[in-house]
Amino acid sequence: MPELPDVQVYKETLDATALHRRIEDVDVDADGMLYDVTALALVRRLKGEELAESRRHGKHLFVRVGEDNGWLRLHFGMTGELDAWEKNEESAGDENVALRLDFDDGSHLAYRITRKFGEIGWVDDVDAFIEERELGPDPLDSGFGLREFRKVLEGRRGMIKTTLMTQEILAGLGNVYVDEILFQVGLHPEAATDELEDDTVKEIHRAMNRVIKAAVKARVDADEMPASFLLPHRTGDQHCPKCGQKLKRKAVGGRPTYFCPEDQQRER
DNA sequence: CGGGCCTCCTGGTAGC
DNA sequence: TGCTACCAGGAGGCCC
Repeated sequence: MPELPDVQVYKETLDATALHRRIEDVDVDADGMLYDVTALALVRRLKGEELAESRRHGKHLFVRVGEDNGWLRLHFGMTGELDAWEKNEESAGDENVALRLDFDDGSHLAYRITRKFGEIGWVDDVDAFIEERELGPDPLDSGFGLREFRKVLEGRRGMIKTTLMTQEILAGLGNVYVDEILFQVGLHPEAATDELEDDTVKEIHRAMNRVIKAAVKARVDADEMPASFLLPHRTGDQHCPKCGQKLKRKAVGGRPTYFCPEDQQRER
């Protein structure tokens, strides 16, 4: 699930509920998901500290711990989620909790994940990490406009779906939201990136911003998204919200891809 | 560089 | 009802 919009919602949740509270206790159960830090070191670095601020880049969420102790890094894989609850609230469950912070005001923050493809890491320098990972720019970065979008697509010879999903090219989009963007533009997911017309690139860029914003606004709840979106129809009726035709499902770049055979014939 | 395939892990579900 | 096979919103590695 967790693509850019999901992680953005997690960030907003964290910012609204977990900053500037003293961490009283830490529970780590993250075998195989720890990067550049051991469970023991993680507890030591978090306990007694406060979360000072957060940053998101693509699908990664970074949380600065204390004054200059470094950043906790969370990547949610396919099934990770971040959940916060106050003292008088119920937790959504304690299954699959890989990391839980208990604050001294009785509130909690938990990272849950079932298929353990996520990452819990520690970085001293967020920008250095982004560079090491060779992550592309984030679509929501200030300064990332149409000009920059054209630039990252330059010289890419693959299929547009694959291009947009490659984190080294553009950081944040995944399988579902790329399908949504291409649907809104009426473009075939296998269209060749290097053959797209300038206007098409412009449309993709616009749709990308529109889709991300709408998804975040809907708190990534498909039921809260515009009825014209493809997303709510991936599961369930699987019919095109525009023309009513049965959606086509096909592996593109190895990922299950939903698109409308009627409305997404455009190749350029 | 790009495409296709495999693998990591685990739970849900379609289909028998 | 019970079991199995397959699949899934990520990503890295390998081979061609």
